[in-house]
Amino acid sequence: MSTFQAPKGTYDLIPPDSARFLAVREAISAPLKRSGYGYIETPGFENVELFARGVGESTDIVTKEMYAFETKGGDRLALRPEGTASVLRAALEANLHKAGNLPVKLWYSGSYYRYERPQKGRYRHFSQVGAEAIGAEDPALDAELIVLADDAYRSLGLREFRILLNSLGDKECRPVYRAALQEFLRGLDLDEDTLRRAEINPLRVLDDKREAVQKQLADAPLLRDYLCDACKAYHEEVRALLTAQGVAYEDDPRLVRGLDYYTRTTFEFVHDGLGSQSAVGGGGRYDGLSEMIGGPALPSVGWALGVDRTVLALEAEGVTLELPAATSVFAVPLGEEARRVLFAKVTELRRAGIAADFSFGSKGLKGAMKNANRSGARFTLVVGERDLAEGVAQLKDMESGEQGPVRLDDILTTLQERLA
RNA sequence: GUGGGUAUAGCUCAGCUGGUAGAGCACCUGGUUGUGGUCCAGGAUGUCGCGGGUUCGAGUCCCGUUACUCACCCCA
Repeated sequence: MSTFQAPKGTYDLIPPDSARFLAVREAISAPLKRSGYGYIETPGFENVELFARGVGESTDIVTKEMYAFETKGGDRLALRPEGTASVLRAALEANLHKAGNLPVKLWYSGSYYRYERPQKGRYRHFSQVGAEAIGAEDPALDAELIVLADDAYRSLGLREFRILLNSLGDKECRPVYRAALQEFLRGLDLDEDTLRRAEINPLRVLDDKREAVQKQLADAPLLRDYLCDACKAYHEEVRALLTAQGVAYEDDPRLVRGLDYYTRTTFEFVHDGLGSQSAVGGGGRYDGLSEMIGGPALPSVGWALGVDRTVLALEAEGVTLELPAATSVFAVPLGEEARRVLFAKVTELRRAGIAADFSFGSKGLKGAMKNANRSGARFTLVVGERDLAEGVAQLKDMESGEQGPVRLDDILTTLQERLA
């Protein structure tokens, strides 16, 4: 314990749990890497206006949850609360959309920040892996992203998640629905906050989890009854493509997401073992976002999956990832001369690609063997004066307990064989 | 921003109507002067979150405070 601790709503990722976190990141990005998505990294902070205009002036993310600050130079910046706006901004800035190979497909992995009251699965600093496909309007693209996320979760062994799917319509049909919903909401008995939301962004009221509110919404008009022919056809095609790939989803006509930029396809991955923060990932189409931040018309679609929440979901399902032992061979020297010889051997093994560690510090053989055991190493190399005199090391199999001499010059090849 | 719960050993927690601080796991030492994991024997470990109050006496009761946590809200 020092005088300090991690700030509210944050936590340190430390061994051995950190290995699982890395593995989850890797598993989520693997399907993207083999599907034409290129890696992109953007700054941890951006001009605050980018998020205000992109994510939406009326969203909670922008009004309450953003870490906004002013620099000494007078720039108004904010720690990024999500990834899509930054990625699109970077793509436009680099003119990736003018290279003639739309859609531009990008993936990213990083930290995001929201000033919220922490609770299970909700942290002020959290990690997401995301994917964006910019500049194409094609139901197959929407389907591709959902399939890739589904593949990512399944490759981790996750089974009990659900995919919720909806269409939010476009600039043709959504305004008509919005007006109809607003009319309906005005007739309800709602609290002040919710009434205000009904005026600014009525669709989000549908998402309210409070039972008293949901009860009143039973007869609310549904967007799917208002979709224009183009949106309806597009959505049907996305659904058909998903079904054809064997991806199970649930139609959720009430699914609305908290970011204002979504149009048409929206989806959310939910896991029921997480408690209150059940969304492990989500995304959708954002055909108008580029123009909202001053770019050309670039219909796009993307998602972000929460790494922290995916780890929690794995825990909830009792899934244990098969992680390779960090160390394969542990070297234990007895005496100074053996120390120099073995240290050289460890270096040789490492350079040959074998994960090897060494008994540092001055501890007895017993203590060193204990360290060897805890390292998870399959083999231990012990060298003392007697062995040096004969030019050998004692190679011990930590599982069987069997031990025998191996000539120092043959150690690398012997281990390469036995670890294969 | 709103409401509830918790705070005791490195970890998970027990400690009743106030009366000398406990367990399991982990750790350390020895049984093994060159061998871990298993087994046996032994050992160390606490501002009982912090501040005040009541009391002969407070881990226990009261007030305050901080931290953590869960839920609402929101979202990954």
